Amino acid sequence: MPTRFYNTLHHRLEDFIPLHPGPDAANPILGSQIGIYSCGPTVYDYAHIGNFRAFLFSDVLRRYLELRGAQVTHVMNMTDVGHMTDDQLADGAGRDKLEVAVEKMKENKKDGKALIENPNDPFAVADFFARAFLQDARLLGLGVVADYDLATTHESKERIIPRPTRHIPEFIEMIQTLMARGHAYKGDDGVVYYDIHSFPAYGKLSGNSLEQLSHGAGGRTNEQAAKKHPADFFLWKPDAHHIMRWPSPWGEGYPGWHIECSVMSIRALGQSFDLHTGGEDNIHPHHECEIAQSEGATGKPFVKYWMHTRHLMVNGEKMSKSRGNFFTIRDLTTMGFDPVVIRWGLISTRYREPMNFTVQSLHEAAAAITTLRDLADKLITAVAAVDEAAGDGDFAVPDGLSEAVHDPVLEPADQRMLAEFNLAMDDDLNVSGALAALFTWANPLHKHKKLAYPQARSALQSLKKVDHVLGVVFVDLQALPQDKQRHVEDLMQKRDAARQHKDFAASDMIRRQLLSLGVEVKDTPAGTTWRPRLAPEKLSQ
RNA sequence: GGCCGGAUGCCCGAGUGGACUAAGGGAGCGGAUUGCAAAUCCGCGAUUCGUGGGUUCGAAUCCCACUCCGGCCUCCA
Repeated sequence: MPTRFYNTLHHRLEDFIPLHPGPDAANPILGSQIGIYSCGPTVYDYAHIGNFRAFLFSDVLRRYLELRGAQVTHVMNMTDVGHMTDDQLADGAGRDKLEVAVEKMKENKKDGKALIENPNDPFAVADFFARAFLQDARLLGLGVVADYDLATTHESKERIIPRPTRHIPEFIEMIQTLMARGHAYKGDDGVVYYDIHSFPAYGKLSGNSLEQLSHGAGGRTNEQAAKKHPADFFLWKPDAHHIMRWPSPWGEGYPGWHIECSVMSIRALGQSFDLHTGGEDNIHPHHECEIAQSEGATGKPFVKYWMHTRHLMVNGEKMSKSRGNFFTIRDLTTMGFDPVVIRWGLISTRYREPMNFTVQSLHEAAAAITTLRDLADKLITAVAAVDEAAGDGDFAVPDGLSEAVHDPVLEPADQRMLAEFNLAMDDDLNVSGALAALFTWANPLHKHKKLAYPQARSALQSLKKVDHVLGVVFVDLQALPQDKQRHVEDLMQKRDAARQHKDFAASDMIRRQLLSLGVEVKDTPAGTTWRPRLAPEKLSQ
């Protein structure tokens, strides 16, 4: 059964065969080199869970290909050039989003909530939200950010998470190439436009024809004398007053919305690469324009497989700022959800299904993860005892993301689970199906009070493999703050004392108190332990 | 208007012609265990897959119509 992905370019499921496959034709992913470019965040504000659904999808894709033995180069841009907010005009006559962000920052400063020193500086504002994004992404375990953190030089970091403001001269270079090759022209208004008539495949990705686009039944393409076709999009706009501007052969101004991804992806991955991901809203126009630019400039096929995530809904409604029904990562962690819970909540539905996000779904995620983590603890304990006796302690430490996945001989049940997990993932990343395989496998393991060593070791290894993709079991949870931790330990002592005196009323009261602090208490014959909960106490309805 | 998805138990969500008496998770209920909990274990729950027709020996799965929900059609992940 080959690995199949839905390729937006051809509107169908296709066998995934890397451009640089491994030596085994029957399993071309093993030993292959794969390049993935993911459209990342814009840094004018905190990213919300809808954004992160898309980023996490690309992370699951990347991790799954790694599990299957590919060497993946994953690149994700962080857009720090402001784009327009006004959707009536395609040519940048609206307000710049960074300008809006700057205004907000200034408001905050007036209110005494200064987040940065100089809110007038759009670069500083972008930096601020870029840092916030990286923090959130680390919490959620994005592999691309782990790569970024591991990279030691500015240049290598810039390949992994490039920022457009650092590559403007390269944009200009590509625009010049496009002009030289007859794909771009300078209009009477001085703006440089892409000539979509010069690129017959324009519209292929979204299933639009030029005919439909020119009619603009949605009413949003703008007729403009300077453009040859209403759907021609701008590559460079001279504007001496724009909030962010750079010198160019066409005057001081700023680049178009799409050029950054063409330039930066080619820069990091070459003129042709395997996979390009993004949210469904990117299909048109962003990715359409990227293809036109990239292939127009290089004359080579740009991306082999395009994959797009469906949008996230919240409580059955489209997420939007006006409704106020969106969450940021920090909103949810403040509520008391551990990041692994958020990760699970956002990856456990297949990327191509529309997904409805609810707080309830996070509680469910917490329960599911707890089951797996308990199993992992049990396996580690069973394995550690023997390994320690044998002087072999290599199982205490979880595998790092980039560490190769070993292949010892696994028990048949474990092999079966991995095969079923892979089968589901091979079917266009069917995570729900893969999780079903995992839980079906995990169930009988709970029954054994004590597992025999070889079984435990094999099971542990298998769980680590799937967790390379899931990233929720062998990762550290958020630690309690020091003062809270002391408070908890204090309460635990009091409770122990109460229990020794058989004062169960007091003991139960303290347990409730601990619960509201986000701590779960467990009484066992061996003693009483506590641990932080993955989710806050459920509010009674 | 054009294009594209979706509707499965209380909730989330697999399954896309016969092994479906419909996976898995969550919540619930009864029992074991526990001072009480938690965890774990045992047991219970869709004769049915939005509605109506059709094709077929056989349909959640294919076809047609309808209803509802959502997305894109130059802000957006």
